[in-house]
Amino acid sequence: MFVFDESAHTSASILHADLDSFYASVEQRDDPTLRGRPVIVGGGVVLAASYEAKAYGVRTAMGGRQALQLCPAAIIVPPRMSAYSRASEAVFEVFRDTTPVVEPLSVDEAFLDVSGLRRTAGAPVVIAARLRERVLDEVGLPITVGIARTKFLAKVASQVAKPDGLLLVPPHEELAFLHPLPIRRLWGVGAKTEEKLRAHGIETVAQVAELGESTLSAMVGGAMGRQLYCLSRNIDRRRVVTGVRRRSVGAQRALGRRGSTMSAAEIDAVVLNLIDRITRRMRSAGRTGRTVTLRLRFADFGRATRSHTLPHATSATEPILAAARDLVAAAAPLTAERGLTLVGFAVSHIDRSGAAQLELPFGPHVERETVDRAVDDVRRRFGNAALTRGVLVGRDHGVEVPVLPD
DNA sequence: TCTGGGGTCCTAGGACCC
DNA sequence: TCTGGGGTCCTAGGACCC
Repeated sequence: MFVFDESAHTSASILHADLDSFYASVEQRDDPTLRGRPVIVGGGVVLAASYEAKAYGVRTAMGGRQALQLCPAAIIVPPRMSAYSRASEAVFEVFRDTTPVVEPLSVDEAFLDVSGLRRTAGAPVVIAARLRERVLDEVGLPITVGIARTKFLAKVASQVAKPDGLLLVPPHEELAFLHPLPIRRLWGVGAKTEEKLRAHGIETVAQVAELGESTLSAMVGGAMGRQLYCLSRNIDRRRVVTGVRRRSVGAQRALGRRGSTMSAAEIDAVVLNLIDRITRRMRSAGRTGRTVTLRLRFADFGRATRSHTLPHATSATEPILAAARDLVAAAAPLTAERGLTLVGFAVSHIDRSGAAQLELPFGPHVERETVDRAVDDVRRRFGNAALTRGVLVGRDHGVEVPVLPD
């Protein structure tokens, strides 16, 4: 018997949902006097601009002074991060109520796979239209949705459809949609890569698609060359995946000019605060990490990183703070010479061998059952292949235990 | 016009091991 | 004893994204 399976491979059933000017929209939602007016969220730097402000040329990451020159009537609003987090959670509830296959990309965008819902919920374009209505009705925010057969095209579609839009790229129109686009639309092409390609006279996706993989790799590097080769030829087999784990947790603080004049004790207070924030977030998320990375920015706008890898993954404040202080001390000559303007840390979760640790509230006596539960949990998350050894982490020490493979 | 706070992934060299 | 190839891990830097 022949069964026709209209799956995600052949139909446009990947949605890319992207909230419009997210922070600014939340401010306009919560304060009616801001609606219809140019709103800038941020202070020294533009974190988000409403479409009324964008019409004047205001862009994210622009300096506040420049933004006001472009749009003197703009209303500057300080950011309210917790309000944005709550709004994000509410939107993602609507996403997950639409389909279980949701892949978050950031606080304000996600991929949704609706290929399995045609019979129960209708065609993707119907589902997308209803999703937009629900986000507006239930959360009060405008959202744009792109629909296509692949992730990349769905994302480009939502960018093209912004603001407050809906755009479907039918499978038979993919190349006609893709090829006239400027190279900057290709995923991973920023200012530097754009410049390299332009130096060869390449400005559109169609022109990229005329080149071979080795030619592209010679221009922009191996991995980027492969990626451009595939995307420009409309090859994108990535699926929408759920349960993607964050790979690092970080925090940073800009110090401005006064960073250069701060004493070691003042810098240490910043370090302590950053590590406390990071480790709290790690513990509340149940994550551990092994590599502590110090990020520095200097008065000359140069950057540097220094990192240290601990013998065992942990989320405890003490070992991570100790590593952070060592890194800062080792970098002291550098900061003294170049003038410190930003300090930050990141702790990455999973080491490169793919080993995974699960931290549990072990008491002084560890029950076999507890260990088995941890082993099961790690297997569920990472698969059997990842599991070669176990690590029991105490308050400030770790003991390795062999884990028998199945 | 000089700047925020989060992240991801890739590259490359050196150390080390088999 | 000499030599080579292959692999992993750590570190540092760079590009990019929202």
